[in-house]
Amino acid sequence: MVIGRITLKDVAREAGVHTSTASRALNPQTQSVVNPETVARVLEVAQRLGYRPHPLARGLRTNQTMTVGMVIPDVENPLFGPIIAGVEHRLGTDGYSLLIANTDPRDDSSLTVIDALAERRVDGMIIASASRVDEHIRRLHDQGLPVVQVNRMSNEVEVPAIVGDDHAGIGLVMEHLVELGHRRIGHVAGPGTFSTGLGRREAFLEWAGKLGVHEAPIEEAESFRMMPGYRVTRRLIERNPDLTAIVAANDLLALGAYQAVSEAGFTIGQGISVTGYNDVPFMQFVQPPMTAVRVPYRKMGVEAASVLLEMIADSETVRPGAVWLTPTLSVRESTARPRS
Amino acid sequence: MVIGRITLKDVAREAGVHTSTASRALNPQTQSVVNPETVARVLEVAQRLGYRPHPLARGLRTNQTMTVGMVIPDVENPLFGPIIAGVEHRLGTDGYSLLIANTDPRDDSSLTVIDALAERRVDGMIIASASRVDEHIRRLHDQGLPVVQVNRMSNEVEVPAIVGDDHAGIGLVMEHLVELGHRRIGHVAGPGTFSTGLGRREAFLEWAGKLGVHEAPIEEAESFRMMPGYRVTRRLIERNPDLTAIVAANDLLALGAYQAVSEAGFTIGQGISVTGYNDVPFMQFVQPPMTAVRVPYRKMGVEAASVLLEMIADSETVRPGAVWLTPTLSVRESTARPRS
DNA sequence: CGGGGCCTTGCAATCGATTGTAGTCGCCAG
DNA sequence: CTGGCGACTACAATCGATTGCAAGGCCCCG
Repeated sequence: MVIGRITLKDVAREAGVHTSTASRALNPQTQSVVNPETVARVLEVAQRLGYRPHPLARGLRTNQTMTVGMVIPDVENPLFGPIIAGVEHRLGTDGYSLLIANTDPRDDSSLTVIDALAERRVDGMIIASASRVDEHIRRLHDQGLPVVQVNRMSNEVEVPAIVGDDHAGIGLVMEHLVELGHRRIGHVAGPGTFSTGLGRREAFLEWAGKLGVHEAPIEEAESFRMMPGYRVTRRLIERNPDLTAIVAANDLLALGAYQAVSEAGFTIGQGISVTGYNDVPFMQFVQPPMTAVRVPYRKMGVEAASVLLEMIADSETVRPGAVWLTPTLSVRESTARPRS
Repeated sequence: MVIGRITLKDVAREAGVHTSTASRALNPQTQSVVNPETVARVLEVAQRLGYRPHPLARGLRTNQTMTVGMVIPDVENPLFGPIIAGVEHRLGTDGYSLLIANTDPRDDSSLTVIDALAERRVDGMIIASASRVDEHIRRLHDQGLPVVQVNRMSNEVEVPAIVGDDHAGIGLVMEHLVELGHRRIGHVAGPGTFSTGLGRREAFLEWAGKLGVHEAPIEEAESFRMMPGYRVTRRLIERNPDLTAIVAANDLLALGAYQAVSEAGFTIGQGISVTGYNDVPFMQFVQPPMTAVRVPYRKMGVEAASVLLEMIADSETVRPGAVWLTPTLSVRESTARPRS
């Protein structure tokens, strides 16, 4: 490996003290019990030799890896980039590193992936892949491992979750559409197995009632992808030909809706308005530019990491069950006044 | 932490052997020196108790972390999702985990980020952030750490690199344009400090000569982002009003070009053709759908991980200096016959 | 019947740090 | 002169595995 690595023993010998003394001198916690002059000498030697503590040796003794695991349902989804960036940034300032694991959505690899991370003895875990009922999360929590959920949440109320405020987000969209004059609005829902799918669906219904929307049919897509969005929107339009707007539960579903709406002979924006959710990169460049709810994903990552670090530092403190981050609305050309 | 964790000592006691024997029985390498019956007994006990070796203890002794570090210049760039996915997938099959570090492109944090990873004693490193002259990569290599570059490469020929074949990619675009009838083609180049910027630029010139392109002006953008692409394309069009096509060095530059071309009063595709490079997600939905070179990024990640694992397993074998992955062309509506 | 060699297993050192406990030294009071 | 206290520092155990070496048992052959 790296030749001539400097160990604590080297520092101790060079400074003329025992390794235990050198250790205490180097550790801010225990520095106070060591003679200040000795501390200075050890520090100087450590600096001069370029001493770096061996993380494995330290971790073995202290039972900490200074490592956090993160489980992503699909790294290729641009949604997760900003979350990862936020998490990584926050962790880095506290000296923690981020171990990434990707669950292939095709097979259910989440079990092995989570176990692999747990076996690495990470100090905590951030789960971006929660299902509403998620035994993996419960198991981790039962084992006493600090865990937080991000983006989506399970029913495990004991595990903190940092998520977007779907009720507020759908509210932004619905108020926008109602303000434009829409009263017959359909919802392309995401899978009810995820909190985002279910939450946006419930919010849709609630806002529809509150805002006096006459007609508010819902069709549920089997996944948050484009083709299901296409199929479901077709069905929605066939069954409810008078709809003037479609609220999709995410951007990809909305892109599917774009296609279905076009094929049905409507102009998006003019004939039927369509909205997305998440506002992933490039939604301003699709045709027409998509009106979508924007969720502060980077901030979400930062928050999740912060909460996790708190839990790691002090596992007793009572933590918030959930934090809802307030979204904003990016209004673009896929929404307009309804056709008369 | 987790209560009652099972250690090797527990397994040994339960199986009635010494820990060293248990260790050997559990390790496929050394299993052969242990009595088959003993092996079976130890295996059974380990299985029954749910024994999991402690990675830190093992790593401390064997000087391996079974961990690989990856340095990403910008996690939010959708380009890197597939690369990460590929790397993670390949590493996982060999029991390695992936430590992610993001270099904020704003400050030069690459030094500290790389050092942080190195101090964690990763068994190898994958660098996606190489500059053409990159002292960090050299330093790692000099320290004897297995390193591979991905996507971009530095001038360090000793360090393997898995990159897209830019010469072939630009060739695809140029042949496509020339076939359509274009003879006056401009290039929006990326920064010459990156191998991708320089390589595509040189390839552009070479193919222009080879294919008989009359006019082949180049302007270099300061970064691979949209606004620089916009500014540079404006300049390109002003100085060369007869251009009928623009080859951009990546998709974002091409989107900038879209805007500049529109503002100059041309229709993209009809008036001036524009091509992108990378074909990140959603390029098929921009207006007009973008013709772009598609690079097999997931495969790139898999290859990089494979090469790195080989280097880790056997640091002596001679490795390829560089592997060029063949791109394909996604032909869409941003390219068409030139205006007459 | 004794010794050499093979197969198997145990002993103990080791990786590099942290930390509880014991010991040393100087100084002051009795 | 001695006991005791305070301030430091050294010793050694420990975390959980791996591994070189030695030792034990057994068989076989001379």
